[in-house]
Amino acid sequence: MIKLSRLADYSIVLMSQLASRPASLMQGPDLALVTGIPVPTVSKTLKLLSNAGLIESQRGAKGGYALIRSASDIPVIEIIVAVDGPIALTDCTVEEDGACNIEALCPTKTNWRKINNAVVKALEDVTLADMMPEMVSILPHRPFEPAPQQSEQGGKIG
Amino acid sequence: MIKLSRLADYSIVLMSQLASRPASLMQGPDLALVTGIPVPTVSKTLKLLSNAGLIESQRGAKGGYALIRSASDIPVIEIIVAVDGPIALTDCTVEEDGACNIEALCPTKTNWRKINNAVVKALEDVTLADMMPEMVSILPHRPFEPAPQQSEQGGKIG
DNA sequence: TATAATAGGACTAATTTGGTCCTTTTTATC
DNA sequence: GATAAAAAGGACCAAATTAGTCCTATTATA
Repeated sequence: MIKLSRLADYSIVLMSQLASRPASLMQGPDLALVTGIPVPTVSKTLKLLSNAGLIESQRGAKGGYALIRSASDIPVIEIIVAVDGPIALTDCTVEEDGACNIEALCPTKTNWRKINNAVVKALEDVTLADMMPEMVSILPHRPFEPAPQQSEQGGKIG
Repeated sequence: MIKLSRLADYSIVLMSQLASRPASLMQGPDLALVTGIPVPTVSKTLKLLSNAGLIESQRGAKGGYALIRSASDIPVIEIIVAVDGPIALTDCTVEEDGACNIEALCPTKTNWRKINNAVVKALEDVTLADMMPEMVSILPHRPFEPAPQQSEQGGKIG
């Protein structure tokens, strides 16, 4: 089964959370609490997103993370690439020469690029905003209140 | 990195080989020789393709495998699904309820389907024939001569 | 009847991926 | 200035997936 890594999956959820409270810093531990994703994994994922320039981070007490662009300006592909690396359905797509040991016999090499590009295109055409229409209507855009209120969306996770 | 399984990759190569000699039975060991893929792995892959109805198999001495449809009638997605199972970028796409433990908080669920469908579409639009244009020109369509001629495409593999 | 091929399934090894932990750096607050 | 709280970075371990191997059964040809 061709599938996304779990981290990429998480990253969409986390970005959605950030998008639901634009212009507010959200902290790693709080995001973990809201999403049900383990804290260290949240941290790891946010690091990747931050390094890719998709979110800004502020260190120190009262630090946290926030989206840089608005959700409608972030194609899903950027999030996936940030976390999983480039879309490369096969090694052929990514390597130049020699890496594929049946290369000489493989007529398929250049043609994987067609498929790869098609998949990339599909992922470029969907934005983070497209991924969260229900959320927009469900969550009132009240500003995030940082500290101890933790279960505003109600209920246990897991 | 989002990628296809190696078996799916192999299956395209194997199908291409079969397509290059339409209406001839090719045997597992010969295909292994030509492609450089280990014999048992070739066997495993062909079994999957056969079960999916993409190729026909004939048992016994002088048995082998052959394409049922012509290459231009076989969308790449069918090959991939036969070997890797359904395209399901995330678990959300495939499971109905309960499996996702953050389901209640996950607004993304239904929207993964959009992306999934887009990827499926991309894979439906490419046929096996599209994957092998060079091969068509490189290989003269001489009928396959079964037994001991093994290196007609010349050279070691691996 | 013997041989050569595919079918099926169980098992093992290797790779990848997710998750954890520890240390360092930064910043706000007391 | 000291302390606490948060992110950054990197090393390491565990678990899950996947590829690959092997053995036995079935089928068909000569």
